Amino acid sequence: MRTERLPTLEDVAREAGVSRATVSRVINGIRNVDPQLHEVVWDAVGRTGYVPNRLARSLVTRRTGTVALVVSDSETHDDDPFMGRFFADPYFGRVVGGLMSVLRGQGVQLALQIVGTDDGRKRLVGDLRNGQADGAIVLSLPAVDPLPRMLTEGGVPAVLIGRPAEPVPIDYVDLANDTGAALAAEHLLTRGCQRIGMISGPADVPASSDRIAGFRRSLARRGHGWVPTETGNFTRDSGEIAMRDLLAANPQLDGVFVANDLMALGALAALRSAGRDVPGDVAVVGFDDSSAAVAASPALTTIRHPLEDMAAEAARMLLARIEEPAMRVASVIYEPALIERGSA
Amino acid sequence: MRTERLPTLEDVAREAGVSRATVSRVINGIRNVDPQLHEVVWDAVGRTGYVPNRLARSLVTRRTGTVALVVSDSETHDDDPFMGRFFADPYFGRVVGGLMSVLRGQGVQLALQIVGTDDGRKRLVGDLRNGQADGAIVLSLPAVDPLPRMLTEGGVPAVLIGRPAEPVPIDYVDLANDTGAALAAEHLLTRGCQRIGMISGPADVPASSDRIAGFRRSLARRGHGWVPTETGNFTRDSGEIAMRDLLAANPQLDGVFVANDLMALGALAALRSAGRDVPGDVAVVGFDDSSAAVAASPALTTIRHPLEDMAAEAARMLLARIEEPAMRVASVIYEPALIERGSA
DNA sequence: GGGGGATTGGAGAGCGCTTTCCGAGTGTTA
DNA sequence: TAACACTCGGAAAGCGCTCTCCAATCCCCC
Repeated sequence: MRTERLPTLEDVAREAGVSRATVSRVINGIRNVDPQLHEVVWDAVGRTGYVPNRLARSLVTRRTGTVALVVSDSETHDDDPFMGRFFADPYFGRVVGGLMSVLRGQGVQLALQIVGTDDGRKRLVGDLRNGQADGAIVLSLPAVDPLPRMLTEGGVPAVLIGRPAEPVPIDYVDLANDTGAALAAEHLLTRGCQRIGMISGPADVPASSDRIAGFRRSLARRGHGWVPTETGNFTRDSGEIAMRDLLAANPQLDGVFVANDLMALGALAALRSAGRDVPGDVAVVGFDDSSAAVAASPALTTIRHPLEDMAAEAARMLLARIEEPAMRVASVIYEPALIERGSA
Repeated sequence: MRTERLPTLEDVAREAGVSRATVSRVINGIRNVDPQLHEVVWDAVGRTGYVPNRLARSLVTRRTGTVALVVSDSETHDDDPFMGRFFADPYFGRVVGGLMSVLRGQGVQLALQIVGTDDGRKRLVGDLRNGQADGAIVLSLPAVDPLPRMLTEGGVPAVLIGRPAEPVPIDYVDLANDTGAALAAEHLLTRGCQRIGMISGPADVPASSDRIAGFRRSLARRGHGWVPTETGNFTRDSGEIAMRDLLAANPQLDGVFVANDLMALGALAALRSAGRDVPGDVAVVGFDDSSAAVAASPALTTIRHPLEDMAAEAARMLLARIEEPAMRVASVIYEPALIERGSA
C-alpha cells in the first residue's frame, strides 16, 4: 500500500551510522568519502531498499531530468477532433521515437504537454520557468504562434521542430521543404509531364509555404510560369476534394505534386474514380514518405523526410542548450530525398 | 535569462502584506479567507507574475498531477530498432490521443517512460512509489512481464491496456480479441470461403493468442477443425513472408485472416505477386482498422479496435483508482466490430 | 615536536510549498 | 456584562534532498 512510509536518506544514514550528508555524497558519487564508508552506505541502501526522491532532489538542484514535448495548437473547440487525428498520424509517433532514441540513453524523461490557448501557453511557460522541466521540444502547429517567442523571452531552453513562422532567436531543426518540392518538380519534368498541378497545404504554415515556393520556383525555371494549385489541409479527404477540383479545372493535367502523403492518398482515390490511370495518365508525387506511401496503390513516389533523425538532433540540441544556455542560437536543416515508387 | 529569481509565495505575501499561509489559502481556493483579502492577494499575484512551483507543491501534497505512460519492452539490444517501429505505428499515437482526451480536461500531464530491463522496471517502480507520478498507464509488450505484479505489489495505482499475461490483481481495459477473430471467421464463412488460413502474431502475447483461439474456435464450430497457420510478428514484412509460406503450403487457399492490418498489407503484396486476385481468389480480413486499412488496395475488410476509447477509459479508471486506491479491481472489455471494405 | 596544509565527516540552512495549531477578533446568548 | 462559540490570519513545522561551512583528523616538513 501507498501508505507505508518509504525509506528516506535519513533512514539510510541511521542504518549506516553516518550523517545524511555522507549518504548523499556516496549516492551522488562525490569523492571525499572513505572507500570503507562507501561500502557501508551502499549496504544500508540495499537493506533499506532506498530510492532517492526525484522531486525533493529537483527542488534543490533545479534540474528535473525531464524535457517537455510541447504540442502547441490553436484550439478551435476544446474537444477538437483534430488532436485525435494528430496523434494517430505517424508524424507524432516518429517524432517521439526520434526524441526517445536520444533521451533514453541519457536517462531523460519526456513529458507531454498540449497547449491550445494563450492562457495555456502562459501557464506552460510559467511552469517551465519554475523548473517543471529542464527544457522543451516544441511542435508548433498554428500558422502564427506566440509560444516560441514567449519561451525565449522566458529564458526557457527550447528547440523547435520546424522553423518558426516569424523570426525568433530560437534553436530549430527543419527540413529543406523547398528543396524537397523542387525534387518533386524535377522528377515530374523528367518524366515528361507537361501540365503540372499542385495540391498544397495551408499557405500560412511555414512547411507548407516553403513547399509551394520551392515547387513553383523550380518549375518556373523550366518555363512553367503558371502552376494550377488547389489548397488542402493535410487530411486525406481534403486531398480528394482538391484533386477533384484540380481535375475539373484542368482536364489535361498529367502530373501533380501533393504536399503530403495523406492528401496524396485522397488524390489517388479521386483520380481512380475519375477514371485516370496513375501513373499512366497522371503522375503523382507525395511528400513525407509516411507509412501510407507504401500502403497506397500504386505505392507513392514521394519525398523522404528524415523525421526521426531530425527529432533526435533536436533532442541533442536541447540537451546542449540546457547544459550551456548562452550557446549561440543554432539551426540544422535536413535535406530531403526523392523516393521513387509506382505513382510517378 | 534563467538566472533571475522567480517570485515565490513569500514575495507575493510581502507584496500583499499578509502571510505566506494566507496567500497559499487564497491560491488553493480554501475558504476562511476574507473576500477583501482575497482580492488583495490576487492583485499581488498579478503584479508579481507569480506562478506556483509544482515541484515544491508536489513534495508536500504527495500529488503531482502527472500520470506515467509506461511502455514495458523486453530489450533485445539497447539500440533496438523495434522501439522506432513501435512509435511509428499508429497504435502508440492512438493510445496517446485517447489518454490525452481525458487527461487534458483534468489538467493532468502525461510522462512517457520506457523500460526495457528488469533493472529499469525496478527503478521505475521505485520512482513511482516516491510520487514521481500519481499512477501509471501500462503498455506491456513482452509476452511475460513482471511489471504489472511489481506495480500492484508496490501499491502504485496502475491500469493496463491489454490484459496481463498472467493473472495479477490489476485494473485493465482490453478488447474482446477472441470475439473479433470470430467475427472475421464468420465473415469468411459467410462469403463462402472453403479453405481458410490464418496469419497470426506471436503465440505468447495475450492479444495474439486470444485472436488465434477465437478464430479457431469459431471455425471449428462450423466444421473446420484444421486451420493452416503461419506466425508473424505484427510487421508488414513478416506478413508478406507468412503469406508466401501459407500459399506455398496451401495453394487452394481462398480466405485468410491476418491478425493485424500491417501484416495484412504484406499479405496483400504477397498475394498480388503470386497473381491471386483479392478478394476474387483469396479473401483477406485484417485486424485493427488502422489507417493502413483504408490506404491499402483493395481497402481492407478488418476488425475495428476502439483503441482511443479504450485508452480514454483506462485514463478514467486510473484517475478513479488514484482517488480511491482501495476500489475493487476492475476490467473493461470492449467489443470489436467488423468493418467491411474491399478485401473480403 | 609543532605548525601548516590537505582530507574527510557532520551540522544545518535552505529549495518553495502546505497545513496544523493557536491566538486574536467578532458576534451571540444568558 | 460575562461567557461562549466561531471565524479568520499568522507562526512554524515539516516534505526529502543538496551543499556550504566548519570542525576534526591526519600527514608531512622543518
